[in-house]
Amino acid sequence: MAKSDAQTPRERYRTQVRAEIKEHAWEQIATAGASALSLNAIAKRMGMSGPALYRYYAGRDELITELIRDAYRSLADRLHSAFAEGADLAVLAHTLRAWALEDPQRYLLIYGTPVPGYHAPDDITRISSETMATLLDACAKLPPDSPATPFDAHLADHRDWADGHPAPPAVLHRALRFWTRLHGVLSLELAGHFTGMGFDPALLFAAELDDLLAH
Amino acid sequence: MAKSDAQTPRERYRTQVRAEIKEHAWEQIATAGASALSLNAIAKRMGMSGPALYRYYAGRDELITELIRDAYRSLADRLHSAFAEGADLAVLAHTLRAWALEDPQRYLLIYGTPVPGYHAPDDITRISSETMATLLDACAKLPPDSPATPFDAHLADHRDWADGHPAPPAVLHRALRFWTRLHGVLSLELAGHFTGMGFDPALLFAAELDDLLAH
DNA sequence: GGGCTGCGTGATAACTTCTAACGGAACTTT
DNA sequence: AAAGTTCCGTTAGAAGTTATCACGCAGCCC
Repeated sequence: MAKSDAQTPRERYRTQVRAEIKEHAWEQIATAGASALSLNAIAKRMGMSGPALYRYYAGRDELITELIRDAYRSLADRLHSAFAEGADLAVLAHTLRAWALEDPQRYLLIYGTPVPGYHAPDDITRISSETMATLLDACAKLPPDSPATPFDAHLADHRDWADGHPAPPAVLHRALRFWTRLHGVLSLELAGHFTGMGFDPALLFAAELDDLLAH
Repeated sequence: MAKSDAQTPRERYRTQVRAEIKEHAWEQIATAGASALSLNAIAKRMGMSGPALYRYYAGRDELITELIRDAYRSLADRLHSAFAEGADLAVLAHTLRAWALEDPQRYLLIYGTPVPGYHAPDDITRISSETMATLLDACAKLPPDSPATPFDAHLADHRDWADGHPAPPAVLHRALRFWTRLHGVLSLELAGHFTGMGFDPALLFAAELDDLLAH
């Protein structure tokens, strides 16, 4: 707290403007999607003209990367704090869904269609693995009841992604199941593929969650 | 076969050029993503200059809509013909995965992040429900073994999306499970979220399929 | 208070989609 | 076969976009 608090007025202003830019960017993404994000439009809404934004972000890519980083950070924090407060897998699942519905485009920015050329910086994948770690912790708390599958054996030999987590292969498998199944329901719901089908997406989500927990 | 074959030379040429445009568009989408689709670039690659494309497509949106339609059509045909040749749910699932891996961006164009403002024309949703119909047919062939869930009861009252299909609620539920779970694994794989994790996505897909069939 | 740092501006370049007006080629009709 | 019509591809241009540059001025630091 010695240096980081001692921001010069210029640094204060800079971080504040950067935050304001991101705020407008999120607003724009929520209404028109990430691909329609326009630096010009953001600048005009903030009262400045065009190239001024380049003082704060090197370009569109850097801004989007920062938004992706923030999204990962937000999700990781939300899940981690929920788990720290004693949430089990069911509560974590609903926490995830609530976070996703809060801002669908934010979820889709992380888990939606990627830009083919784009590669996330290392620190982003590190945040992502934080989320995976809490998921693994939560899965490890459940009693082991599922019989070993061939895929479990495969995971025993390919567990680098667990990043040193001591969970047995069955738990790794359970975590992957949670991730992929919840994402399956959630992403289709957020993409609007359930609209007009008549049923309640929340109930389908709950049904999948029941299946996962009953396993 | 009286009139539809009797294309005037101009109609022939027109449909051929439209097809060629789409071909270049797919190529471009596969390498740079749908958001980077440039009419100008397509025109230049075809040896014509810019605005000539507007003779064939009213604009970027119409071209993309047609690509989406083709993608839905391709998937519906692939699954339908597989089912007609006797494929069961397991084969259908692998047919889906093979189709998706053939051109990941084509799958993501359908099931990936949607443009917030965009609404698909009616004929596209009709093609989509064709796919759902074959999935329901395949699910109906399996012996009913799963106990009724609360969500089944909900589906009994919200089955408009089945479009008159006579399958019982448990089968509807099974179809939704197939759809969401396979999409969950597949979309994460195609989006590259498994790269660097070490395990084989094909085995995870197979494990999920086993789970679905063992239910 | 003087001097350096850095912010915001307008001008430019190279893109994009998309409209409009024109010339010419190809097909249709007489 | 010749005239007429339709439709294609062109160039020119408007309104956007991202991004770079040089300039002026304000604010911060010493």
